[in-house]
Amino acid sequence: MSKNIPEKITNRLTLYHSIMVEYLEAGIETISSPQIAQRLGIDDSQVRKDFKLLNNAGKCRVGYMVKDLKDSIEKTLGFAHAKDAFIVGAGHLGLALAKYDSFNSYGLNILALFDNDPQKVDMQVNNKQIFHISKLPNLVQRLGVDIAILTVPRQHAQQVADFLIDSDIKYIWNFTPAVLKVPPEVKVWNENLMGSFLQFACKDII
Amino acid sequence: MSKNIPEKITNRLTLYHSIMVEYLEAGIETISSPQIAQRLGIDDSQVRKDFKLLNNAGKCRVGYMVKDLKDSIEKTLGFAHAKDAFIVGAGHLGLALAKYDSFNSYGLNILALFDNDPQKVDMQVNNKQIFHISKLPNLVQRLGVDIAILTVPRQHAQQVADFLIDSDIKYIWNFTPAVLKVPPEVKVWNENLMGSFLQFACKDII
DNA sequence: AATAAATCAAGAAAAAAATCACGATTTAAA
DNA sequence: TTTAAATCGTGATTTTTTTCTTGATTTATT
Repeated sequence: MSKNIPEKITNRLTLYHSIMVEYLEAGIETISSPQIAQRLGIDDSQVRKDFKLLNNAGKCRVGYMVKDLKDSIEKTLGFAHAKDAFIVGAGHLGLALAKYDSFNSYGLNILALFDNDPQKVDMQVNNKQIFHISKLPNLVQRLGVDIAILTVPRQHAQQVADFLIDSDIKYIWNFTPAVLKVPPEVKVWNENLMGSFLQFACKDII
Repeated sequence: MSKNIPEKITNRLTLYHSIMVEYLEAGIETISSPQIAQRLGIDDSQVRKDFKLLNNAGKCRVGYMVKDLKDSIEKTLGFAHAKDAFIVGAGHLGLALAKYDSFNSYGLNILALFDNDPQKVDMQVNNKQIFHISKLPNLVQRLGVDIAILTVPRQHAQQVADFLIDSDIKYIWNFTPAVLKVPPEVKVWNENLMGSFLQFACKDII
């Protein structure tokens, strides 16, 4: 369905989506490209070009239908296409993500967590069980899960990633600062919080 | 010190940094641009152009000194320049971030947390106290903090942000999916986890 | 009904980013 | 000592992204 939309545009789509949710809650039915552009500090023609990609025509002097935009962004970003995932690493961050209920409405189902700490194994977090990491390969096969959310300490990141890949995990959402080495068929998405903060800090705090 | 380096380059610098940490731990002293480029799936001349920005000369047929690169990236990204911050919103994510000790070594000191839930107020998390949100303006003034990490529910994000801005907070690291409305002197850095996942999912899961 | 203002659409232009290409240098090997 | 291979540095080229511009359309106002 998705036509391999460039990362930058996808990123703007998620921002547009947040604004649509806000407008819809406020009961506003239409929105114009200059309004959105000003909000995000970008050019309004850029907004229109992005919307063109969604095949979502606007109306002169009025703007776009908020509901329609929201729907077509969700369609493009695949909200309805439910994706199952495991959290690997039941530390603070892993637990926080497991408790984060909004994932569901965006199409991400966390089925279970994994850790190597015997103390954590068999605990329940937000109705999701924590399994010993050794149980992962079997559950990957049985449940057909191919997405892992990696929240282990940096030191173990590569080793655990190798194990995940052996177990047939194809997509890794990597919350560790490690730059993972993976074969070409495995996709990694880096969510390096500290790196992200550094980008922020660099902008002008220094 | 920083010369307003473009966001994209800063992002690559954080990735290079992770690789340098790894190489240093492995006891490898030099690294070449093709090695790094292959690891990140980018062009090697790009890596060299980025390093030029760091004023870090390489040696033909050998590469760059890992230690020197790490140091100059840290200098450019401001690791040594300690930055104090408050976490606003002591939910799962706020608590997880408060427990995340690596922040310190990257130059980010979490001093305290704030919440409006009386049950949470006065608790300690990782030696950091949770204060009632009403105490924030005073502590911002007394401690001279100008960075807030916003981890409240989306519905309250704008309202809390307004309060932070009134209290003289100048930088907001926004973990909510809300697109905040802020005056031009206030800088926001969005860490929209769900949006980020959607970008990942869009790449080819769908 | 005519006019003005806001907005969309889309092609052109400009800016930014990534890649290519090649000469210069250094190390290792023949 | 010569040759070959790897790598750096950098200018040129290409590609991608953003911004500008103009004309058409729609709504509100006079």
